[in-house]
Amino acid sequence: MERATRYSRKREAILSALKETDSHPTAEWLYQTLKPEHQDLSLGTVYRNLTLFREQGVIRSVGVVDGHERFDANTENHSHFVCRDCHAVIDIPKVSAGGEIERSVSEQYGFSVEHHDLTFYGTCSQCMQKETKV
Amino acid sequence: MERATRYSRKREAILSALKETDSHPTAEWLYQTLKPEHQDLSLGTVYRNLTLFREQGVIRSVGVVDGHERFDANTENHSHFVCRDCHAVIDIPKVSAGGEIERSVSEQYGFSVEHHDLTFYGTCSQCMQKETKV
DNA sequence: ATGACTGCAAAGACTTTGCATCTTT
DNA sequence: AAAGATGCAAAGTCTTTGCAGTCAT
Repeated sequence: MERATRYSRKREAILSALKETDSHPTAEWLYQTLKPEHQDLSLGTVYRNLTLFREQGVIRSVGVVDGHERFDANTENHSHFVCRDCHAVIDIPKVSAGGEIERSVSEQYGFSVEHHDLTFYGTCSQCMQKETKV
Repeated sequence: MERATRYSRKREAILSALKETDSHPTAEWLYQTLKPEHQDLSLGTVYRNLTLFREQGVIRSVGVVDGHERFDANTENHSHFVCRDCHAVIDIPKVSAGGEIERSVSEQYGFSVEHHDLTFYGTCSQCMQKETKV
C-alpha cells in the first residue's frame, strides 16, 4: 500500500519554483532561491521532495551536469543544450522524431522504452563571445 | 604548454579494458577487473586516467547512471539504451540524424555544437522477463 | 637526473537518512 | 491522536587530491 501524501507549504513552494524557471535548476539553487521566503527550509527537504516529484512523474531529471543533478518541471518531449563552459542547460523545442523513434528501438531490441533524451553539448553563444574577447 | 605524457603499463591496461568491453563500465568496474593482473592498482589511478582519456578525447562519458559515471571507448556516433532496472547501458547503433541535426541547432541558436547524445530509457528485455515471473 | 605516474589515505562534493519535533488531516 | 513532513546534523557515496615514493625517458 502506498503512503499517503499530505499538503505542505514547502513542497508546494519547491514545485512552484521549479515550474517558474526554465533554468533546469539544482537542488542547491532551489534551496537558495526559496530560503528568503522560507527561512527554516532545509536542503534535505528539497532533496526529499525532488525525489518524490520524480517518483510521481511530475518532474524529470535532465541528468548530472558538472556534478550537480538538474531538474525540469517540463515533462513534455523536448531536447536540451548543455554548455560545457558555463553549464547552462537550455531548452531546445522538439528536434527529434518523437515517439516513432522509441517504437522503433522497442521493436528492434525487445526493450520497453519509456522515454528518450536528446542532448546537445557545446558552447553557448554567450560563452563563445567571452572566449573571443580573451 | 601542455604536460608531456609518458608510457604507463596501468594506463595502457585501463584503456585496453575499456576498449574490450561494450558494457560502458564505471571506474570501480575497471578497478575490480584489472586488480587481479595489477595488484597494486589504485582507484585513484583509474580515475586520473579516465579524466586524462576524456580530455584527450579518446573516450567519452555516457553520463551518470544510478550515481556512477559510465565510460565508453567508442567515440563514434551511436545511441544508448539505459535500463532503469539493472542499470545496463546498451549500444544502439545510429538511430539519429547524425551531423545534420547538430548543424541545425547550431544555426538556430548560435551555439557551437560539438556533440549530441541520444539516450533511451526503459526496461531491458531481461528485466522484463524477471518482472513477469514475479 | 628530471618530470611524470602511482599508491595511499585524507579531503571534497553532492545526496541520503535517522531521529526528535512540528504539521496536516 | 495518527501519520506525514521537516530541520538538523551525521552518515554515505562517488570522486578528487596532496604527498612521498617509483618509473619512464
